[in-house]
Formats: sequence, structure tokens, C-alpha cells
Amino acid sequence: MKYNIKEIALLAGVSKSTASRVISGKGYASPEVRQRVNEIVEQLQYRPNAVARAMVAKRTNSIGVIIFREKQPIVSHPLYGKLIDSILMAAQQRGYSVFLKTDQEMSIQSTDYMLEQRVDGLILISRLQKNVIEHVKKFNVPYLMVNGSTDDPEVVHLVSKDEIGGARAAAYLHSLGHRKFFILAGPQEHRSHNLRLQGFREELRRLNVEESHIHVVPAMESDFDQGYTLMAKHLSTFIGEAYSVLFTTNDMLALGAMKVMLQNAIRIPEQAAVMGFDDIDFAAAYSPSLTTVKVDTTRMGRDAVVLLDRLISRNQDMSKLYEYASEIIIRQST
Amino acid sequence: MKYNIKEIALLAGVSKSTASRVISGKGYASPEVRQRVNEIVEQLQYRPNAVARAMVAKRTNSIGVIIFREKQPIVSHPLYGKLIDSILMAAQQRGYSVFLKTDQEMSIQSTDYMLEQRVDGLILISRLQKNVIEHVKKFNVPYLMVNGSTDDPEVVHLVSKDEIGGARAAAYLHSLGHRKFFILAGPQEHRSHNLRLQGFREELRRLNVEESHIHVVPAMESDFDQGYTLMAKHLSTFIGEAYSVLFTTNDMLALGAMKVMLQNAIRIPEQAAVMGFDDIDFAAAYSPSLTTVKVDTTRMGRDAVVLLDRLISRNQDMSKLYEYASEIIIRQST
DNA sequence: CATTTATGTGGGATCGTTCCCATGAATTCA
DNA sequence: TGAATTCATGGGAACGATCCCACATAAATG
Repeated sequence: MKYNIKEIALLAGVSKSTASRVISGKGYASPEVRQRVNEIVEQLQYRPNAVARAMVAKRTNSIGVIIFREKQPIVSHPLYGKLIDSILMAAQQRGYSVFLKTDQEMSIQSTDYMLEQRVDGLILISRLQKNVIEHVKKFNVPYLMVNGSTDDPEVVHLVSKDEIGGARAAAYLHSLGHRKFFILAGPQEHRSHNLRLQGFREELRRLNVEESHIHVVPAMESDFDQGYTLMAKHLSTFIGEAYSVLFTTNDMLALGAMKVMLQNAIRIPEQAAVMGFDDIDFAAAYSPSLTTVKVDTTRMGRDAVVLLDRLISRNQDMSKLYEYASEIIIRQST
Repeated sequence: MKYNIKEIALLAGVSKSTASRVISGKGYASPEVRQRVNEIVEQLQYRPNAVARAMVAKRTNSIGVIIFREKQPIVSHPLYGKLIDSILMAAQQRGYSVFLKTDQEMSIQSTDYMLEQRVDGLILISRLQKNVIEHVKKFNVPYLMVNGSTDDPEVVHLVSKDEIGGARAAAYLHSLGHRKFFILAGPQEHRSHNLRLQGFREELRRLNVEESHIHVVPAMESDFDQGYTLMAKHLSTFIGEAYSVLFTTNDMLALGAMKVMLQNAIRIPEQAAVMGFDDIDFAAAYSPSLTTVKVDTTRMGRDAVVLLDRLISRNQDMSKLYEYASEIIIRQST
């Protein structure tokens, strides 16, 4: 049922070398021989064994994507899902297969089986501990990071300009006339949450908004439930002190908070505006739809593959840091 | 920088056979030798080459997941994302790596590179053409289908009991007192959409609901935008003829439609109730949250891996059809 | 003390490709 | 016509592991 190239060669009446030349498409072979071999291949539905090929080529034509989740599943995460989607698409276009792996604790082991030379390169997504980078480095497998937090100048990494995004959000809200800001800030050990908040506050300072008119509530998680819970808890403060706008460091928090507000008959945006960050699909779908800062995840994913591909071919020195601008998407919530 | 077992053996002062025995953990080796080899392995951070291993073992310890999308990216699809998540989790637990591939047209080629013996088995998700199954069959790679539409009794497939789910939804809505039903029905060539609609109508018939009190609007797509567009178009009918409830064959359609209703100040559920199908995460998050029929995707994904694993070990005849019950989740929209 | 049995170890074939190199046949050129 | 060149093919090593089998050596048995 399963043939190897030797059998194909035998049936075509040629040597396996010749058969190999025809099948792989490199090297001499006369038209007649070519035809004969191809016929047999077609007839028997022969496919060269990728493993054996990889063995001699020292190239598997596959890449590994490792993504670190905190608690929840990650593929179904509205943001990371998009990222994976675009990575998948770009990789397939370039002839790469994709190994996908998620891991809860970003332990050294989680990368281990990717380092058994079964992938040509690695894309590491989200934050990870320093020792893991060290570990991966040791194996000199080409790799890069997307939205991770590293200050290692040797590591190629793709990040969004979260600080600028935060600043823009602040400027935009201020321009609408808002002067009292309520903020739900996701885990500060996360690069994005941290920078988004920083950028936002910085800009408010620049705009001379009084410090006492800025209320920051720290969030331990960054999901819908957390947004809901925190807003429910602080609703009285929010209303009592008449904050006119809520800014959150990601969309999920915003949507969760918005749900509380809607349940309490707060009219959005008339009574209070809401602005998130990420532009996940549901930001547009929610009612009212959510004004947010869009991160072009799709482009980041595509670029990650392109860069990794280049890294794999080792044919050029490249810069290490790639930053992605973010864009304000105005919707009904402001 | 990269060592092979021969070099490890040399440094440990043993033959590669002995080294192999220590490293793979099968076969004799004296404690001293064992220790010596392990030391070298640790010191040089040696990892056996997975490709070479796969070559002789004829086992790659990886499985392929192929998922067919119509237009949009699929991983970020709220339902399929979940499925993939659980497959990933289960596969990792069992020591499998996962190749992920999405394909627009479910062409024969899309499975091709999975058939080069680089995976031990295949999980095919969503519908696919008949000839593709034939093709995969030819290669006798173990495989199974999740939520695909096939009547081939030889193919192992996992499906949700959509018909029963539809019936239950109808019964539930009827029990609430609804007598005029407006339905948004997704593409009928899809197994799930088709069966959900059938089950729903069947039950209404059983409950003696007049045919003229059932209005079915066919949808070409099954996403948010489609739900929005169709509801916007048929809103006057909906209101004019005083339908008291909207049922859709999936949540995305429901959410899209709900947005139109909210924008037109229709009070949900007082004025009109809405019920979807799937129980995607955002069904709970929406405001008002959506009553729906839950499909236990997580369990399906896990089971798919378990079954495929069994199929790979070829050690038992197993039944071919696995059906998953669905459960009504009551929320604010009804 | 000879023989069997247990205990370790190493040699070499094997998996299915690719690719280098040698070799033979056909063609071109002086 | 003989040498150089091109064209076409095949032999065999290599990739890096596993694993069968043979072979030592030591321990146990009669």
C-alpha cells in the first residue's frame, strides 16, 4: 500500500537515483524516463516520505508556534486567534507546515520538543521567562518573539506601539471634552497593558489633566469576567464621582465593564463613554459597538512568518525590533 | 553545537548502541554507564533528533488537524477556536504534536502534505467533499471527522445531535408561550444548520404551531454581518407581523440580528425573545446575554484525540459514530 | 571444573530519501 | 578518426536514530 522510491524506480525500470531526480525535479532525466517515472508515480499515488527527506535535507519545512496562556485556552482568544490565523496563512503560502503548541507555564520543557530538530524555526508568542529565551538560544534554532517582553537586543521581536496607542486614546478622549478619567488597567507585568496605561497617563499629564481626576483600578486578569466584576464593584465610585469616560487596556475588560453599565441603565456614550484597546471582532459587534485602538495583528502575524523565513535562510542581517503603529477606531461607545 | 548520538557515545566512552539504550530508556545498561552517558547528555544539552527517530520508528508522534473555512479565518472563529484549543490540550497530554492547517477549498491538495507520512493521524474538521475522503482513505492514514457531513459508514465521525438540539429549543420557546416564530437559517448544505432547522420545525409541527406562524429566512453565510444584514432587511416584517421570538441556527447570526433589534429599541426579551445555537463565549458576554443551545465542543475535541489515538494504535475495532447531546442554556434574551 | 544462565556491550543493518561522483553513450569539434 | 564535451544514468555513502543479533564476561548451577 505504501511505496518507496526504490519500488517506484524498479517499476519504472530505472535506478532510484534517476527516480529521485525526476521526482524532486532537480537533475538530468530524459523526457522518456521522466514520463515513465511520472506515470508510475501517478498510478500508485506515490508521495515521497517527508521524514526521510527532512533527514537528509536537515530541513523540515515546518515551523513551531508556541503561545503562552495564563489560564484560559488561547486559540479561541479573540486576539491571539487572529494572530495564529494570519501566521497559518502566511506559513502555508511559503510552504511551511505549522506546529502549534500552547503552554500554561512557560517552562523550558514547553519548548523542548520543538528543539528536537523537527522545526526549522520558532515563533514565540506572548510573554515568557528569561531563562526560556536562554534555553532556546542555546539550540541555535532560528526564532523570534511576538508581543513578548524582552529587552534582549539580540532577539528579533515584533511589538505593537502600545505606548503611542495609549497616548492617542487619551488625546482623542480629551478632544471629545472628557476631563475625568476612569481606567481599568490589566496586569502590569504584561508589556502591553503596562505601556498602554503609561502612554495614556503620560498624555493626560501632558494635557494638564489633574491627577485627582484620574482613577486607575488595577485588574489581575484581563478578561471579560474581570471587567464585569471590577466595574460592578466600582460602579458607585464611577457614578458618584461623575467620571465621564472609561478607558481599559484591552477590549475584553471594556466589554465586561460595559455590560455592567448597560445593566445599570447607564447610557453609552451619552452618560459615559467607553474605550478599549485591541479591536477584537466583538468590539464592532457589541451593542453599542466599542471605540478602541486597533492593533494590526494580521500584519504582525504575516510579518512574523516572513521574518522567520529570512532568519531560517540565514541570508541577511536584519534589524531586531519591529514596531507596529496602532490606529484609533471610532465607534458608538464614544 | 549540535551533537548526535555517536558523539555522545564517544564522549561517554561507550558505543552508540549503548548510548541509545540509555537515552531511549529501553535495554540493558549498567548504572555506571547509565550515569556517565546521562552526564554527557545533560552537559551538552543533547536532544535526540526527532526526525531520525521518526524515520526508524515509522511514528512521528504528531497528528494533523485540517479545518476548512469558507471565507473568513477559522482559528479565530469562536466555535472552531474552542475545538482546536481542546484538541491541542488533549494531544499534548498524550505526547502528540499538532500540525494545524486551514484550507479554503477543501481540495485534495490540502490534505496532501499531511499524507507524506509526517503525521500519524488526521482530524478533519467541518464539511469536505466526498472525493477528499476517498483520497485520504487511499493512503490508509488513520483519520476521523468532526462535524463533517458524511454518510459513509466506514468513516469515524463525531457530530453533535443538532436535530435534537433544535427540537429542544423549539419546545423550550413554545413552553414560554411563544406562538409566532421567526427563523434565520444558515446555509442548508451545512449539516448542523440543516439539522438544527429541521429539528426546530419538526418540533413546532408536533406542537401544532401553524405553518403560517413560522417565517424562515435563509442565510447564505452564518456570521455576524449576515445576521445583521438580514435582520435589518426583515425588521419591518418581524415587527409588523408581531413575531415574538427569533431563533437562529447559530449564535453569530443571533448576535448580529440582536444588534439590529437593540438599535431599533426593541426590548429583549420583553418585546421579542432571541435564541441562538452553539454557546460561543460571547453569547454570555453580550448584553443582553443570549439564550442558546450549548454544544460541548470541548469534549468533542478531547474525544477526537482519544479516538484518533486509538485508531493509530489500531488495537481495537470501534464504533464509527459518536453523537453529542446538546443542552439548553437559558440567559437574558428569552 | 565444565556448562549453563544472566548481564552488559558493540557491530552493523535498517528506515527512505538526496546527492556526489563515476561511468557509459552520444554528440561535437579539430 | 580521435579527443573533448555534453548528456543520461546508476552506485553507494550519508543523514541520525533504533534494534537485532553476536559476543564477551561474570555469576550460578550441576
